[in-house]
Amino acid sequence: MEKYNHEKVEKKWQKIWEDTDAFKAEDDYSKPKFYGLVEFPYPSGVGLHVGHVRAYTSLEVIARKRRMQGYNVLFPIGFDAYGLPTENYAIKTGQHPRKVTDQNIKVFTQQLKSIGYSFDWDRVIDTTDPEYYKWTQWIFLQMYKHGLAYKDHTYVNFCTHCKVVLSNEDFRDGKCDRCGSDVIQMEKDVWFLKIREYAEKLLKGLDDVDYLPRIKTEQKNWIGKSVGAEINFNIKDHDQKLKVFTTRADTLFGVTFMVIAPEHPIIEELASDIQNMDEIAKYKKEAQHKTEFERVQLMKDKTGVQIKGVTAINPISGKEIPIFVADYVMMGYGTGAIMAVPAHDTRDWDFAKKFNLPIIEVIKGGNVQEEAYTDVASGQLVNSDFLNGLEVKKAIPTMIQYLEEHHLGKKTINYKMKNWAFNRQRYWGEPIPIVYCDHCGIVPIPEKDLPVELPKVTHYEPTDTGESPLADIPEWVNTTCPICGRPAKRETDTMPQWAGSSWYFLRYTDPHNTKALADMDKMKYWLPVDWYNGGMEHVTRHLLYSRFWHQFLYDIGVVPTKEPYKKRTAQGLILGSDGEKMSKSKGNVVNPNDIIAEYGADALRTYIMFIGDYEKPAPWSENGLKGCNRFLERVWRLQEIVKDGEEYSPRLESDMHKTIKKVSEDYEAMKYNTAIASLMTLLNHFYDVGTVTKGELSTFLKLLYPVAPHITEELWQIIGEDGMLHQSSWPEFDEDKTVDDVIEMAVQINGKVRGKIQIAIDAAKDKAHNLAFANENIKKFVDGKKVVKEIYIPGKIYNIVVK
RNA sequence: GCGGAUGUGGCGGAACUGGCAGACGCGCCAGAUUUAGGAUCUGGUACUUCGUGUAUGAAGGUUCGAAUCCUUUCAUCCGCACCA
Repeated sequence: MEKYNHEKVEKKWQKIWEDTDAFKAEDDYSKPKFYGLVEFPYPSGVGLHVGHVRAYTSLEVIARKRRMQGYNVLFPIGFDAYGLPTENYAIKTGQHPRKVTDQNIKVFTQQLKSIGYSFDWDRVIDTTDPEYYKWTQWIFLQMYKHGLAYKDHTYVNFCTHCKVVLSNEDFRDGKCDRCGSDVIQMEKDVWFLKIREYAEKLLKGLDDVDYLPRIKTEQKNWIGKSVGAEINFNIKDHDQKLKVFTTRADTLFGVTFMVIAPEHPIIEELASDIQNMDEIAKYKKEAQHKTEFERVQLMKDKTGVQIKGVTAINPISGKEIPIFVADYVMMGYGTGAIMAVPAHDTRDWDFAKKFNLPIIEVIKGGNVQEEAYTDVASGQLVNSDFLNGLEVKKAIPTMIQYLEEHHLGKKTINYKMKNWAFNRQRYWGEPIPIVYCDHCGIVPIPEKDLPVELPKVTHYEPTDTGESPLADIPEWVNTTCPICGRPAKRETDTMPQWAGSSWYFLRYTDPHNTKALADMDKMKYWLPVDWYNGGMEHVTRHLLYSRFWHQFLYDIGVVPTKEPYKKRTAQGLILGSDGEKMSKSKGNVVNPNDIIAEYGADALRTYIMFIGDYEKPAPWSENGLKGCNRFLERVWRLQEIVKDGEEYSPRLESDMHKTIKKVSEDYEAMKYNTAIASLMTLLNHFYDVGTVTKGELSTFLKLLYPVAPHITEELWQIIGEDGMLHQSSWPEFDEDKTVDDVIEMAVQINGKVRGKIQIAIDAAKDKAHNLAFANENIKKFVDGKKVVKEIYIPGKIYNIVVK
């Protein structure tokens, strides 16, 4: 027997799989289908990460198993290739992003193939391919036609370093998520998608899908639904009303002032009556310069300015109350104005204390002069006229009903989720298919003229003005209006990175279609995605965005299912061997290439699956990897002890059935670590016995195949089995044979194990009693004591209680 | 602050519905083999004052029996965050 040569064997089988189109998904509608999806990588310059390996190997195992179970399997891969790192690299090195992207895709493809993934390489997608982004633009146009895409003049977050407008998702703590620089507020006209209109559908759809509970929870929190009321406050001596959103309509009698966001438009509307406009303008300017970070960090120190000359009227008590401008109220949530109830809201309380405003208790139970009393669950209303004596839960609907009857307000639902800022001021993205005509206004590009291709240019550095580099290319910007033919200008913003990934799973079902984003019959067969696996970091943005697009496409009849993904799971992070997140600066990054070169793809795959609980982060360990390599070499040597015989030998029969059951179930539950552990145990048993029948070995190879396909395929051939493993069938087990007739049962005295007995699994109690009391050690413990009680659970335990 | 988790040997982690805690792997120890190193093989490995002892972050409780259920508490991680 030759020593196992992983390099030779792995290359051999990778070539055979490729030459025979072994993993091609066929549009054979007569077969049951399985569509397994993994998040396609961003082809960065650093190449594949071991994190990718963990994310992909999990569904790879399922996909290989499904083929053996007779499914027609679609297991595709592609590249989400638009993005800043490529563009920045291109700027730095002077190479065109197209060239950089192509190089990176090549490297990624080679790496993915060297791991032996069973992707269908005929269906590869590249989001930067005009044939692909043509349909990304097409979907945008459908959204525009249905009123879901709109342009709005807002304050945006501009990163001075990346020279790019950031979405709310791309910056944290007031810093740019990519470069860490400070972010400033800037006024700009940008495109938005009305994802908020789908908030309710996105929430409801969660009831019908099988996502990990924490994923559903994160999505719910992100959407942030809250039920409350909109209440109108009159401005004294004016026609204007100040609208507020509150979840606590019951506290209306406790409102002693109002606060509006610095950006609130009513300031401009009432400017002529505001006596301290200078002061307010100054405050507004300061607030704009504050980063979100400062606004949050300084939360304890409330700032604000009273609007002098204008007051509001509490609609229910008729009292005149002051209005303040303060940056603790955000224009982006609710109506940008609040009714302040200092007695029962901590922020309002802080503000009231600082500005010496009255605090009126309306819910009994606390000392509101000392601190805000915010316990909603209990408490009765006081100082509240017709609400007095009611409990909070009752008082809220009562008040809302009153408000509705008197046209002072109405029940409203509010969402935290903001509309999707759908724009980037960069070169390397999908052009937004819109032109601006002085005569016709905003004009969508006709569908027949798609794609609007990115112009091939030599410079793509962003500008200082917040405009896209495309704005500097007059021959591209200047065009004619599709409606009237007069001169017009193109939209120069591009789409955000999330665009291309919002529908890629549809394209995999029919990647070369030139007439539609995908053929309806093909989508009807393949959709929905049966199982989607990816990172936790994508479960809010990407997963919500793509569900939004899919739900919209369903509503306009373009796709056949309401939801895109039936099931969604997520893997934990692979940490460096120091337990820290892998990063270049820490020098703890593991490169899959090195591992494959030294130990082979099968060892890498096996170890990554064995490393620990799939959903939890796990530190990399070179020794752990070696252990898995040792396991595979022990598997290789099984060929030395194999003997003829298709049957399972009596000594191993029950082990075989147990292992088939365990491995089958554990793979499905993503408990890869325990599945592999049970295969290791079975392997140990083979060596304990000293021989293994061909039947036993081929079952073992089938079970291990999804994790370590190369070595098992080679052994399969060596022992003379027919065909390749993916053409074989997944082993069956006999439930009866997974249960032993006679087991070793623990006998306890007062709950502590004091002896063991050999007993039939269904033995009667008196039989168990006799065996237990015949045990020497048990006798010793019972001797001289009084037996109070005996508990016998057949197949589990015999417990004797003594005194 | 709100929401979600997680806490088990030297390490990664097992443990069905409450029923022998520590599967499997790593590491470590001893032995075999080897010129040596490495590799491989065999055996051992929670702690222990060796007790009828202790032990699943800590403290209580329910139970014949608790890692698992309940109460309190501590720690760590993740997500959201002045959300009205």
